Amino acid sequence: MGPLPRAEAEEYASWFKALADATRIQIVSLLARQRTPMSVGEIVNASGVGQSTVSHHLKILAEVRFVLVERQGTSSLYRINENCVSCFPTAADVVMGNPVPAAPTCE
Amino acid sequence: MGPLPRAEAEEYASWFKALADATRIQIVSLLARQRTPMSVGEIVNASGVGQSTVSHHLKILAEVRFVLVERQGTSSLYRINENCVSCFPTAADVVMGNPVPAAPTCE
DNA sequence: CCATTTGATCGACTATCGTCGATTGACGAT
DNA sequence: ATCGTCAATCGACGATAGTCGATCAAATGG
Repeated sequence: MGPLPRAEAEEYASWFKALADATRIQIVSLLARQRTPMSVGEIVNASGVGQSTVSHHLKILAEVRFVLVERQGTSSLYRINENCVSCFPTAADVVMGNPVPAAPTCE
Repeated sequence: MGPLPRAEAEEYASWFKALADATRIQIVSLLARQRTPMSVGEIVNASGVGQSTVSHHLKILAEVRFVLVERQGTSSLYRINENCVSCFPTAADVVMGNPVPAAPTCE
């Protein structure tokens, strides 16, 4: 009964790290409630931090695939990744030692 | 349909931040599988990093109450907080916009 | 072609993090 | 009292993070 394999632990850590900031949590839950895509400008208005900061956070969230991006004209539309909506809580269960139905493969 | 309140977002962020490191993930899942308390020395042997580093991580995990500590003679016994085992995945659901049965109050 | 708008990127600054080795402090055994 | 053992703390180091303002790049509209 050893620890989680290092590679798996690093994978999960990268997911939790993406949510280890209050601003990013707000962005994710905003996109999760509003299932429709949002532009950067809309997210800036709703989040209360500067535009470059929002872009920075969106990039981090997109790198772990929590959000997906699609360019539309001059603006970028971000939306929640539906796969991660169900996949991420499963990871939380794995770390906390809860029994999980299937392998926690995301995407 | 605004974002999560800032205070709530910061609370969740502090939980995710506690797991935003591969070594801490290994420690938590180790304690979660092995439901019995473990000494620092045992965790050091299982984790592959130095003793002071393990103590540092355990302190962080104890501050958010993911683990509980009890001194026994000259050693400290750490164990998983059973409340967080069920509570933390619920927080993951909240952020991801999943419907949750009850309020995610932990402890 | 030029002006605007939108968002990405850059550079800088401060703050925090993960790790280590060394020290300290508390306890138990001799 | 002294010596080990165990774990917490300290000090330091390099690395990374969050934020901002400014600049850049691409697409649109006149």
